[in-house]
Amino acid sequence: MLDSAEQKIKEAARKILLVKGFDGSRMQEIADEAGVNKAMLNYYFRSKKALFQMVFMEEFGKLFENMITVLLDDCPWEDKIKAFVNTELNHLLQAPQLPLFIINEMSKNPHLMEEKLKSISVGNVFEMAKTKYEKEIQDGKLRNLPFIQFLMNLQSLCIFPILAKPVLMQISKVSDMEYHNLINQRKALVSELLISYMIIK
Amino acid sequence: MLDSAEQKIKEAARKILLVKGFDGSRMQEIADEAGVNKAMLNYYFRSKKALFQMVFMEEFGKLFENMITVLLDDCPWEDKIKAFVNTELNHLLQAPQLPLFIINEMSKNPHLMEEKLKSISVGNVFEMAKTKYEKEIQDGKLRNLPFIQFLMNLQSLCIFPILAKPVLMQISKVSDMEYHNLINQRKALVSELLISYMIIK
DNA sequence: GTCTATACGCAGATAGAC
DNA sequence: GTCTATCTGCGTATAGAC
Repeated sequence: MLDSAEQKIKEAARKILLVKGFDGSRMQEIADEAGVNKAMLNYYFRSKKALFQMVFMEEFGKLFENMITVLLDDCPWEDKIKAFVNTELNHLLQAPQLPLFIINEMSKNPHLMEEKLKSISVGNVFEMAKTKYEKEIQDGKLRNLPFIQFLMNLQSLCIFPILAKPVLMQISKVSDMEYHNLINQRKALVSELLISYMIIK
Repeated sequence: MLDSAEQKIKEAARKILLVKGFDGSRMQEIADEAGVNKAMLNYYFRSKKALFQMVFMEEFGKLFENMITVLLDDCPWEDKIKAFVNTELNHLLQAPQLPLFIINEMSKNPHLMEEKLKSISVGNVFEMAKTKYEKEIQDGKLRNLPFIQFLMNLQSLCIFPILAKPVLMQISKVSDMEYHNLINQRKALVSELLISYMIIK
């Protein structure tokens, strides 16, 4: 049943909550978006909080799926960086509200997600990627930079320009289309920047 | 009157709103924090929205003051990058909620700040810095990268690790102290990364 | 200027008919 | 499963005494 009431509510909730956050969203608005009665939300999901947690878990999982797949792939790091940047920026151009949503809710309730993070083994994946990375350093192929700093650089350069879109557009007076072009430009620029710094020829 | 009722309310509002945002903050909570009666907030600031706008304007101004000062300084770009990164990271370590607050509220209401942005001439400063930057490129001292991309790189590498602290701490299992050390490490790392990419020797 | 009391509306949740 | 009606509590804002 892809268009069952429950499914329609889930999709509506995702749409509204992602943009407005927990505090800013109204159950009535979600019901309207789903085209169902307000009471149905409580019938299927018990409470606003429960509905929210379900949405959060799903979205959080999606964001890290891409990252995980690429980081654990067995190609040269130069290709890995390119693939990561491309995949991530494409994903974020499709769902630009995602990072702000996640950072917001993790800031307000850092412990909410521990369970979910364990269930998708984020910790393990992190360690595995780290091991691979450190092996390359020992082989003299990568610059000797702590893995966590590398990851911060990589994620910063991809995610922040998406996050800061409204601020950027105000300051630099670029249009929506120009902004989109800038982000597409970044795919090559960010890869180039990171590769030139990280890879030892 | 540094501890007048009005001043106490302003400080309390700043403290609460910065952490909880507009939707998540309660007038009662701000009144309690200020140690005054709830009705006083409306007496001095008319409404919650007006109180919020005042706080937002002030904080937004503060964040860009540092940036502006450094970018318009007349030193070599190598020193400028170092100074920018140091100043910004020090500022953000003192007020880590600031970027999330600003990005959140600009995302929800992008037009709210246009007036303030004009009053502090952000557009002019941006153009002046851009002109200086492009002069250096023509003189063959800087890599030929669009100014806006350079600025995105710079701000991404400084701000994102502060924004993503809760996510980072969950994934990599670092402690609060280790996190603080990582950010301090970044002052040198980010400068080095940007300088090695941007500056033509 | 400062307080108490209250108006008013809204949002989340549930009871109960169908 | 789905709806209407309603309970309940909370949050902003204001009226009005002092």
